[in-house]
Amino acid sequence: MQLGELEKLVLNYLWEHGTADAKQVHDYFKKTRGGSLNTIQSTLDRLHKKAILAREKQGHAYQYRAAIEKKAFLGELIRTVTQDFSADHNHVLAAFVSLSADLDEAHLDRLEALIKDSRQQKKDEAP
Amino acid sequence: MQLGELEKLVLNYLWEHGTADAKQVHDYFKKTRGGSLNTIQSTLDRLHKKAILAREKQGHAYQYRAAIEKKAFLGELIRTVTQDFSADHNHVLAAFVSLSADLDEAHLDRLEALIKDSRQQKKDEAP
DNA sequence: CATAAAAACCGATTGCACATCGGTTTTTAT
DNA sequence: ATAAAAACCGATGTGCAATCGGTTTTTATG
Repeated sequence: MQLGELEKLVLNYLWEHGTADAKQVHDYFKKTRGGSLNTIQSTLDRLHKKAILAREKQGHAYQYRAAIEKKAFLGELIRTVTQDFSADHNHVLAAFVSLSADLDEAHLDRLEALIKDSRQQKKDEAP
Repeated sequence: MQLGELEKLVLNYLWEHGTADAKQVHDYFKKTRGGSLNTIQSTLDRLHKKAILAREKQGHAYQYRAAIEKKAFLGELIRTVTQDFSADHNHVLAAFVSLSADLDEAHLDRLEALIKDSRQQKKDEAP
C-alpha cells in the first residue's frame, strides 16, 4: 500500500490520538507544516477510501480512526516488500536481525519469547 | 527507496543472475513482458544513479550487478518503513511475528540461531 | 583508417498518484 | 429560514517511473 507523505503523517497522528475529525487534524498540522483544512479532508477521505481509516458521523462531522492496527499494518508492509523482492522467510529473518544489530538484550529476549509463543500456538492448534 | 515495477523486476533479475549487460536483461524480459532495449537501458541507468546497481565496462558494454545484497536491501526497506511510521523495535517484532504465523519449525530454529549469533557478536565486540 | 555495428546518452512524452485548494452542495443547529 | 460547518467535487501542480526515438560515442573489422 503506497502512501504519500501527508498520508503517513495523518495515519501516525491517528494511531497516536485514536480518533479525530478533520478540524482537529488540521489544527494539529497547520502549526507543523501548514496546509488548508480542505487538504486534510481530502487526505482523510483518500485514506478512508483505501480502507486504512474508518469513519463515523459523530454529530455533524466524521470522526476518523485507524481501521487497522499499527502492528498489522507494518506486517502487511513487510509482507509486500518480501513479495516484491521474492524474498523467502530466511531472507527476511536475516534482514531483520542485521537491521537489529542494535537490538539490546531485552529485545532479543522478547523475540525469543515470541518464538516460544509461536511454537506453543502451533502445538495447540495441531490436530 | 521508492522503486517502480520494472526496476524491481530488473533488480531481482540481477540478484538471480549476478551480472548482466543491457542486452541480456532485455533478452530475458522481452519474452516475459516486452519493451525495448532502450527502456531496459534507462532502467539500468536509473538504478545505477540511485547506487542500487554497480556497473563496469567489460569490453564495450556495461556489466551491471546489484551494488547491495538482498539481505541488506530488505533491511533498509524495513528500516525505512519503521521510520515512516515511527515504530519502535517492539512494534517491528510484533509485526514480524504476526506476519510469521506461517513460519514453520525450521524457520523458527533458524531465527533462534540468528539471535544466538547476534548475542555472540555482541559479546565478541565487547571491550 | 574508414566505416558499420553496437552501445551509451539525451530529451520528449505519457501515465499515474499524491498534494493542494477553490468553489459548490449538503447537513446541522438555532 | 438561514447561517455556519462540513462534506464533496473538480481542477491544477508536482514528481517519478516507463517508454522510446534520435544522436553521439565507442568498438570492431575489412
